[in-house]
Amino acid sequence: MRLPMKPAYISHLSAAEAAIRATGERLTRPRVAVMACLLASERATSHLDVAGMLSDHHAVDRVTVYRVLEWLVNQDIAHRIAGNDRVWRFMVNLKQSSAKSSAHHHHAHFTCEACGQTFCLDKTIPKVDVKLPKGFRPSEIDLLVRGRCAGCA
Amino acid sequence: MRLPMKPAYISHLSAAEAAIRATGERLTRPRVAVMACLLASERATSHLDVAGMLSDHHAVDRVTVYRVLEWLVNQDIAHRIAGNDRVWRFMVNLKQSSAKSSAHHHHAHFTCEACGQTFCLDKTIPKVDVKLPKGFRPSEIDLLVRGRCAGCA
DNA sequence: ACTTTCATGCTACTCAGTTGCAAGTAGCGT
DNA sequence: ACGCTACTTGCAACTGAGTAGCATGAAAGT
Repeated sequence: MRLPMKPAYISHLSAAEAAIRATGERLTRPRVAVMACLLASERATSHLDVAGMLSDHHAVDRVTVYRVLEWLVNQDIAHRIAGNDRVWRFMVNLKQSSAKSSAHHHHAHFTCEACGQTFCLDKTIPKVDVKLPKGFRPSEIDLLVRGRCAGCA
Repeated sequence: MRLPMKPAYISHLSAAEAAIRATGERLTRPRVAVMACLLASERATSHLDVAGMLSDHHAVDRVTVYRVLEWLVNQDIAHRIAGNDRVWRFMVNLKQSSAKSSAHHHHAHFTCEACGQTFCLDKTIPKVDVKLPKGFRPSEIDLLVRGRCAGCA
């Protein structure tokens, strides 16, 4: 038994492939690989995380990772989170259809000040009611909570 | 009458000075100038905006602007907003004492996708109730709404 | 298999924000 | 008023995320 720490994303490759196919767009190796990485991680993932995860077996160029991540966002497969360190992080959307209900996207995240990890709170915090000034129309609502996660408490 | 577009921040210099004094820390020219800029602007202000505003009469070094802004945040005089363009923006805190009520800071902002301006919604959206998973403790809550502002509707 | 169209990889770039250090200055004690 | 000391400023050089341009490569349709 070798198995020198088989990367976690490997087991998500087929699911990733299915997701890419479902878009009707081109199925390419980097898209599948990056998508698998997102599927494999519970938490928000930066381009650097992705590049690192893929460096061994499915190496993908830095720039391509950026482009694929942006593409995934455009396809409404993933969404982007503006962290506190001015680094974009990404997560696959869960139940994307729910966004339609209120005509705008809505996300809630938690960033731990100690370990730096970002968690998704979309299940925990169902929705936020925003009352905007006259004439303001929302398209997307992000709730970012900063603090200490359970592990770093 | 010359008045070649007298910068708006000029009229806030004395208020700025008072605010800096109130901290008990050193009163310096850059601190007063940067603080006056924040006071003068209704909306979230980037370091570049500040540097631009001050370029004529009270020029302050780029790096010093960064440091003063960070200092203002540490002094709880201002807070930082992570924009969508991965640029920090800053605003003076209004009624800072209110933060004490719930043991964590809380801000709400609106960023216009068309004109790029960021508005403060702290008055409009009083508070958001977050229920976190067990063990998670919040220290700061930011609500970011993206969409179109009244002017760009 | 051939073609077209789009994606990838590479290099080189931009730009926000940071670090290190020498020079300057606010505030204090005398 | 004068000097001390510790904190600030300004400058220059750096880091690191994200982007642009362009030649090559490879999906998908015929």
